[in-house]
Amino acid sequence: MQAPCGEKRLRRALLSWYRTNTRDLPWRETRDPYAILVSEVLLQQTRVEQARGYYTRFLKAFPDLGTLARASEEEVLHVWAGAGYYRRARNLHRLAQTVAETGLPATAAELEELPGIGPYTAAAVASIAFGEPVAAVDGNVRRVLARLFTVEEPSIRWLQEKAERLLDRGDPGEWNQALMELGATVCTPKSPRCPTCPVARVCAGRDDAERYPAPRTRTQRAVEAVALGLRGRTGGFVLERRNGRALGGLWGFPLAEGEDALPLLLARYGLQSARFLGTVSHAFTHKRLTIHVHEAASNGPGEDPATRPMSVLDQKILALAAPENEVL
DNA sequence: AATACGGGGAT
DNA sequence: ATCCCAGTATT
Repeated sequence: MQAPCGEKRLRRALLSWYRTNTRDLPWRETRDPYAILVSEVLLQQTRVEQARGYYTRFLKAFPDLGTLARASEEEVLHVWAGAGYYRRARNLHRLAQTVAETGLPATAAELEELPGIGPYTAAAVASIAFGEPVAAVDGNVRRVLARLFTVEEPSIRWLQEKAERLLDRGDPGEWNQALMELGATVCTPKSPRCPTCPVARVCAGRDDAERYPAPRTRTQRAVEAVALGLRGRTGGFVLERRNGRALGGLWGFPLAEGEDALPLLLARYGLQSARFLGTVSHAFTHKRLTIHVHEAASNGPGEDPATRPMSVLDQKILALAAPENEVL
């Protein structure tokens, strides 16, 4: 089947634009599949500018698969702390332990079997690191395609088919990055720069771009919580290792949600009362926490928060509980 | 198909 | 305050 000439023009226009509008990103200076994998995992639901620093830091700490595989989970989380979606770090660690001996598989199908690797990351790594002709569909590509073809609610299937059809098989990695780069810098969610877009001529949505794709509805609950700054007898704080779905593997202050959060926490540590210190708020994608921080003294030992991987949520609590940071 | 899962930057 | 980002796993 001969490709319509519109597709050929689109490919040429976009690739030509990309070659002169390539952002200078650290993961574009390597051919190492492991480094490329790290960058892709770090970029999941994360903006380029935020991922940049963590990428450098992570590769410095764990320069190759073997080093990562031999590290402890806590060491990995410590380097990841602050980046969010901590499941990514634990999965990447497990992945390294799975393939440390064999090396990274080179196909999208095999990559997708590994923990933390979904359709996007598998395609991105396979195409960029190994040159496999597979289309990587991320949020940028979704938006670009929705606008090119004026589809308000593109299905996963439709997106993948369109992306595969458009894919430049000559250099799939370059093509995937070009499409994402366009979405990130020109075909932006708000105020897209259609007048300077290299493919505006073949874009059905160019006059009404913000209509596509339709915004996703998200529910965000407001939740009250209580945290306990429990000072150890010899300094530091009592910290708990979280093992729920949220912030799993990280350490933090004793925390409970709901009506009787405070009595629950007091009972857990055999306390009569605690002194109210203040409130911190922390927003997740799906939940908005208002945390009332209390402090009390413990008979037991405390520990230095700096020695444990902690999320930004607990760093906020720490800032309130130890404003002078005299704990260290 | 919906929901949980972090954090931050843009508007 | 809202949106959404180089998504994945679970239900």
